[in-house]
Amino acid sequence: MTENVSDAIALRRAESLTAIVQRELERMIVVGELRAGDRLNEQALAQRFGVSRGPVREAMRALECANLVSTRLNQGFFVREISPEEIAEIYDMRAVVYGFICARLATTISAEALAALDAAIEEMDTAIATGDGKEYYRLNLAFHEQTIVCAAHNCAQQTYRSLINESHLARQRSLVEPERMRESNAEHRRLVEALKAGDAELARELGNKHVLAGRRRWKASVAEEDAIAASVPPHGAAAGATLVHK
Amino acid sequence: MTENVSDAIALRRAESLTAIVQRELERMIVVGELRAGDRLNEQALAQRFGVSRGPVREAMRALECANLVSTRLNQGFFVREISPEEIAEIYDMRAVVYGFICARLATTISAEALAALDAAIEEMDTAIATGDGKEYYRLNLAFHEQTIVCAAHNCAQQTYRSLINESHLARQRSLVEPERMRESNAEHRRLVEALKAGDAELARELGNKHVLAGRRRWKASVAEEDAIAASVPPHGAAAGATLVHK
DNA sequence: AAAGTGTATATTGTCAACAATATATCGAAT
DNA sequence: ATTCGATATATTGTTGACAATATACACTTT
Repeated sequence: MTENVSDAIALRRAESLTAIVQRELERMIVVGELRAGDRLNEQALAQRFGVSRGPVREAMRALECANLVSTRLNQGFFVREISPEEIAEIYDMRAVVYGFICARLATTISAEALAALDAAIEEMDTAIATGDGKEYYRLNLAFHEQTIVCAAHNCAQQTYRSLINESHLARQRSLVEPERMRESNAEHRRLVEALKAGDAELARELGNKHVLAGRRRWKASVAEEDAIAASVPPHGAAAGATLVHK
Repeated sequence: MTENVSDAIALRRAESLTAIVQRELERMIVVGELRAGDRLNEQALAQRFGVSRGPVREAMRALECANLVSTRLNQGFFVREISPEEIAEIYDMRAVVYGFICARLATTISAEALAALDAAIEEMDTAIATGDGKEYYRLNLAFHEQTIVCAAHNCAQQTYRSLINESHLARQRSLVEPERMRESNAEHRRLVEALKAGDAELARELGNKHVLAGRRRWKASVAEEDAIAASVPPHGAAAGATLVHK
C-alpha cells in the first residue's frame, strides 16, 4: 500500500507542461540546436514534445520576456536575432554585475569554495594544454557559475544568468586560440588571489575587467572570422544564405 | 477611399491581446491595484478584459518571467510576494547598474538633457516645499527614467526598469519624511554636478551611493512603520488580516 | 463548540476547433 | 525568363470545452 501511494505521488506531475517545454526550448536555444532567426513552428514543436499548442505558446511568452525569443504579430515566434552592438552591451552589464559578485565573494567565500575554484582553474589549464577549446569554454562557464552561486545573492545570480543566456544567442566561437585561453585563465588566477586576500575592491575590479577582456577576445575572434570569410568572398556567402529560411 | 484604407489599418489590431493584457496587468501590479500575494483569477480577469483565458495565461507567464507573478501548480497565479531581504538585494543590483548608467552619462549627456535634469530637480524642490511626498516619489521616478533613457544603453535600461518594477511589489511608503526627500534631492544635485563636470568615476560613485542611500531611507521608513504598528498591537493586525484572502 | 468527513462547487491545466492572416503554389501576361 | 495575380495551403491568434485538482460548504461525531 505504501508503494502504491508513493507511486501515485511520483506519477502526479510536479511541473506543468509549460515549465517542461520552456526548459527544453531554452536549452535548445542556448546550446544552439535552434539558431538565431529560426522560426518556431508551434504545431511542430507541440508534436515533438507530445503536447498541444497551449503550453508551447505559454513557454514562448516566458522566453520572449527573457529576450531569447521575439514575436511578430501573425507571424509567430522566432529565436531572437542579436546584433554585435547588443552583445557588446550585454558584456557591459555582465561586467558590473560580475564585479559586484566578486566584491561580495571576497568577504564571504569559504575555504572549501576557494579550493574548488583553484581546482577548476587547474582543470582549465589541462584543457588549454590539450588544446581543447570547447572543453575550456565549458569549464569557464562552470567556473563563473560556481562563483555566482557562492555569492549567495539571488538577484545578482538571476540577472547574471539571464545575461549569460542571452549572450548564447551569438554563435559560439569554438575556435578559441590557446593564447586567449591562457590569458583568460591567468585572469581567473588573479581574481581568486584577490578573493583569498579578502580584497573586495580589487576583486570587483578584476571581476569587472575579466568580463570586459572577454569582450575584447570575442571581438578579436569575430574579426578573425570575418577576415577568413572575406578571403573566400562570393561562394561561401551564397551557400550560407540558402540554408536559412529567413 | 484613402479614408477607408486608413480606417482598415486602424481597425486591424497592431498588438496581440496577450500584449495588451500583459501591459494592463503589469500596470495594475506596479501601481498597487493588485497587491503582493493576491490570487489572480483567470476567468475573472479574462472577463474584465473581454478576452478568453488563453491570452490572460500567456500574459501571466510573461509576468512570471519578469518576477512580478508567481505560480503554484494547480493553484494558479499570484502576485509575487517579496521579502525585505529580496528588496535589499534588488537595491544592490540597482546600485551597480545605476552607477554604470551615471558613469556612461558623464561622457555622453547633452547640454539639453542636463538642463532637463536641473529642471526636474527644481520641480522636486517644489514638491518638498509643499510636503507632497507622493508627487516627490513620482518626480523621482521620472528623474531616474530620464537618466536611464539618456544613457542610450538598451541592456542597462531594460535591466534597471525590470528591477524598479520588481521593487514596486513592496508596499509603497507614501509617508516620505521631508528630511529624507531633501537628502535624496541633494544627492541628485551632486550627481548632476558630476555629470556636468564629465567626471565618470565620481558619477558612478554618486549614482551607486544614491541608490544605496535610498535603501537606507526605505529601511528607516519600514522601521518607523513597524514601531507605529507595535504601539497598536492586537486590534489593527486582526482587522488587516481579514481583508486579505490569503 | 471544535474537529473531522464527505459532497458540491470553482478553478486550473490542457486540449481541440475556428476565423483571420500569412505563405506557398500555380498559371497568365509581359 | 520574370513578374504579377489568383488560388490553395499552412500557421497563427483566439476561443470554448473537458478532465483533474483544489476549495468551500454542509453534516456528523466527539
